Amino acid sequence: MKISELSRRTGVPVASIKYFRRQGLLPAGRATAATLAEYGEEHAERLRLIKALTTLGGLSIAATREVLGAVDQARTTEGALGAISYALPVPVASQGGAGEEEEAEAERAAGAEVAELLAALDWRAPAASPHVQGLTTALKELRRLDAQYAPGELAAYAGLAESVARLDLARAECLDDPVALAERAVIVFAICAPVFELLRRLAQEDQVRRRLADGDAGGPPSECGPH
Amino acid sequence: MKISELSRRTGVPVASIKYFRRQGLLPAGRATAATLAEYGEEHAERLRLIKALTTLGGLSIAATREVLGAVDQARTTEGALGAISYALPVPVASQGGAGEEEEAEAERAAGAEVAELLAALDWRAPAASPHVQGLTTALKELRRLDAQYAPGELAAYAGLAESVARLDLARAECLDDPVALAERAVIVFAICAPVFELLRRLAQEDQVRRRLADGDAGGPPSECGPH
DNA sequence: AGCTACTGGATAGTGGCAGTATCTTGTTGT
DNA sequence: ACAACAAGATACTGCCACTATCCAGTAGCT
Repeated sequence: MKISELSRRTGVPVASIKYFRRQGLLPAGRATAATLAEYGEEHAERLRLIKALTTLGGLSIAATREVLGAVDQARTTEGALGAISYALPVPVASQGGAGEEEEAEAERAAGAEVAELLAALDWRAPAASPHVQGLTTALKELRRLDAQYAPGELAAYAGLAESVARLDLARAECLDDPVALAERAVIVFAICAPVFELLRRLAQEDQVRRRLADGDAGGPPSECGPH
Repeated sequence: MKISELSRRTGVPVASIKYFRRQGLLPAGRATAATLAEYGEEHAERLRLIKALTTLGGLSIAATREVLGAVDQARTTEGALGAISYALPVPVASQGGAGEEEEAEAERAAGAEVAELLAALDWRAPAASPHVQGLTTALKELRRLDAQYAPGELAAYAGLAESVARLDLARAECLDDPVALAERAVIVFAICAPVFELLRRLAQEDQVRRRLADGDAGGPPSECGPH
């Protein structure tokens, strides 16, 4: 199929298709002449994946390239899952605070907290893992905002995260073909994160609503269990 | 304190402070003369919050303005929580697909799936809620990618999301002062989402690692339980 | 062969965003 | 009086994700 038809079938403008090609997100069509190339179903598929990653997953073009690169290099299941996980952007940017001294101190404290958590849960992750780094940064900032997790709270969240991850893995692994598996894994890892976030928001919304209804009788606006 | 000192203490450049003021994120200092204003501790505090929302929470300036507006208008606990929840950007953008006919069909199917989920969980949320809308969009796209959730899977995620939300609410509500509460709620809602995402990634990483270790003996690269 | 519509590829331009720099006018402190 | 700084307004910068234009080179019809 020609580029115009690919465009028509996917709803992506021709100029954007060319752009994705230039950016290395989409392989070139099979050239049949100097100014003519043939595109196949796999191109349409890839285009759908690109759109899903950028719009649903909120990934940048660069991040999408990373992720798709990991998909394309996926030879074994495990390798693919790991590569994809590392290719996804970490959702925290460090910010460079003011003080020098206390900054280092906060960094140490946060790092210790992360290490302790990993040890308690028996999660194995290299200290250089971007996720460990990001978590350390986030905890450091929360500490600076005076909104640390209470003891055990972080572990409670982590336990739930583990359950979620178990569901993710089950969802990602039930395929035989390594290529299909890699693509599925991308979707599960990259696109299902916002879905869970939405579920969490809905759950929050519901609970807030319930609390409002309960408190309607004129009780105190916020009661808080013993802590 | 003068703007230069505010800058020094928070690590935010003077030009950026002015920019935030123009954008309505930061109240003006108390003017003591035509070209002189006095800033207080609350400005430093607000600046820290802004930086946390934009760098850790990944919010845009516009979204940050929304959220801070909700904080400032927070009179009651419940109102604040709801307003903040709605002020946060929804992590899915709709994308406008190709076909007209089947598009509407997919939309209907996804909408029904969401409604069914909400009914099953007895979650109360208006159909117009941005979270409901976003979830519908996401499910529609997943369907198009042939990566729908298996029956019951979505509910399993939702159950975990509910537990997470319960932790969130507990974390947000343990304060008396409504202003402090609103600020805490912002942090819990906006900044802890990436933290959970990181925990999820770490959990995924650990489980992938374990699976790799198990399969090392030379077994088949991917086995999948009976399903 | 001639003509038009279309193709792939290269290059340049657009609009939005998040700052950053500059300029003007006014104030402070010595 | 005067250098140093302050405030606000305006303009500029760099990045990103496209989008438009231009240039040969076919394809297919007549």
